[in-house]
Amino acid sequence: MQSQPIILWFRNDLRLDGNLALSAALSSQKPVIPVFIWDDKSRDCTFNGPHSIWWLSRSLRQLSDSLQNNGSSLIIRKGSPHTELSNLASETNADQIYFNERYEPSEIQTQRLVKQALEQDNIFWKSFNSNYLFNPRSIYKSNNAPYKKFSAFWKHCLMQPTENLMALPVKPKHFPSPLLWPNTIQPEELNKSLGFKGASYPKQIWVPGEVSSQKKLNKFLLTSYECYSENRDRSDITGTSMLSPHLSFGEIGPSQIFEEINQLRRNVDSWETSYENKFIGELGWREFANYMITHYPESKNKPVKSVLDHFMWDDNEHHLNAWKSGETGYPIVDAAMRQLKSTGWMNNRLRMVVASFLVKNLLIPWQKGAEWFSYLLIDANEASNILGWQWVAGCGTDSAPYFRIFNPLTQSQKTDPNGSFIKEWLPELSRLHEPWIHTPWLAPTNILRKAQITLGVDYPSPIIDYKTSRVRSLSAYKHAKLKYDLERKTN
DNA sequence: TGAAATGTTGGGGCG
DNA sequence: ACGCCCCAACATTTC
Repeated sequence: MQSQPIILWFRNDLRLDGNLALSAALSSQKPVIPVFIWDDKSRDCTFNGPHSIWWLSRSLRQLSDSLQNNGSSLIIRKGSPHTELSNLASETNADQIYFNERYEPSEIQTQRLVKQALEQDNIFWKSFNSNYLFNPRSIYKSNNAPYKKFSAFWKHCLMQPTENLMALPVKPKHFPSPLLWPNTIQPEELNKSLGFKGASYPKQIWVPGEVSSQKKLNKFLLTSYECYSENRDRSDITGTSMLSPHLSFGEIGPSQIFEEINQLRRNVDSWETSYENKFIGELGWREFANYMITHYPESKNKPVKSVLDHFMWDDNEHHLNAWKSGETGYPIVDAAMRQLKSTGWMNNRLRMVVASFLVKNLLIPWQKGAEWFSYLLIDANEASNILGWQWVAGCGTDSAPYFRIFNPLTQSQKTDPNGSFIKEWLPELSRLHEPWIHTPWLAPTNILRKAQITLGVDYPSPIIDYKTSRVRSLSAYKHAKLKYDLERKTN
């Protein structure tokens, strides 16, 4: 009789290479049943929204195919993980379940239910940390309290002995199969079940899957890596790796990226420490976000720092909609928001610019922006999203001691000097040129006429005046800060 | 992983 | 040749 199979529960770790839970399961020499569970009740933003669902179904197809090529198979089920895993175990007579840990509050709850259900059924479970370089539950300050500031956190991480870094398991070769495969649904059915019509990607070609992730990393290392710190903020050129969705779905692990960067650095820029390296620093922010949500799970709904509790928001629906649809009248903001809507992505700098505009200039609560981002971002990750928005709003633990307001004009001129990014996403402005491309409302009438633009018709007039809104915002902050300081004094 | 106000320096025009 | 003004280009400070 064949030994009892192990169920490998795939989550946001849709890769065969460098996947700790998978390689551990396979090394047991027992039959392995890989399963992905689609939970349509889950609000997990990694698998939510049109772009993410599109990616997920493609990625599952890739994973399924590569498992097939290895003589295995991917089982896809719909339902809540704890009942599905429990059912699947009894169907297949499996006595063990392996998976990689997630750290978002809702996922912690999911894991708790799963662990409870399995323990009740007398099924052994084992979990791993394979999606982060460092286990967030093993990094603390010398006084055993969790870190609150990125720089200290990241320094500490990088000073860890290398054996504390997540190990990179070798690529698995043998995939022992069970005698009988359980029922499965097809990846494409996930689209159907959500009534998803399919998005078109006219500007940005995404290729989900493990193979493509690897290609993208190699391409980045060969081309953009060298000038990463100079070009990462540019809107008009691809200065970043664009690996974020691949990381989000776990098609590539951070350990592998870290490893390959370091290999390259040994030859190229050995004078620079890992701490100084900008790209490695971005992996660090990813670690830090996950670390923060692990240790401050309540930050999901509540600002870590209550400095904005008495902030005078101007929760204007009209303004929010203008921001969402890219019709604020500020070209750099609008171009970025339209890129987000049609591709599910924008670069980090532009995320900060549009976020600052929403929170600081329009005075709309950051949660509204976070919600839109988590719905549309193809690389949506709850931890990073919360950290990012609280950072911009200035209510995170690691926020600046002053009220930072991005100037969309300065940012436009710096990140898109000749306006080519703006023109790409706002074709109605394509006949307008620098410098007016950044500020159509300041363009002389004859220039506008030549560019065939009627403000308010072809392209909106600014929905707010930057300078006025800045002053309004600063005074709102002054007021909020005063109350905040007062409350802290009396307590 | 800002912006704006304020301060400093230095070159050119000009009396 | 000099002081004076203007102003751009940085540098520093403040929020």
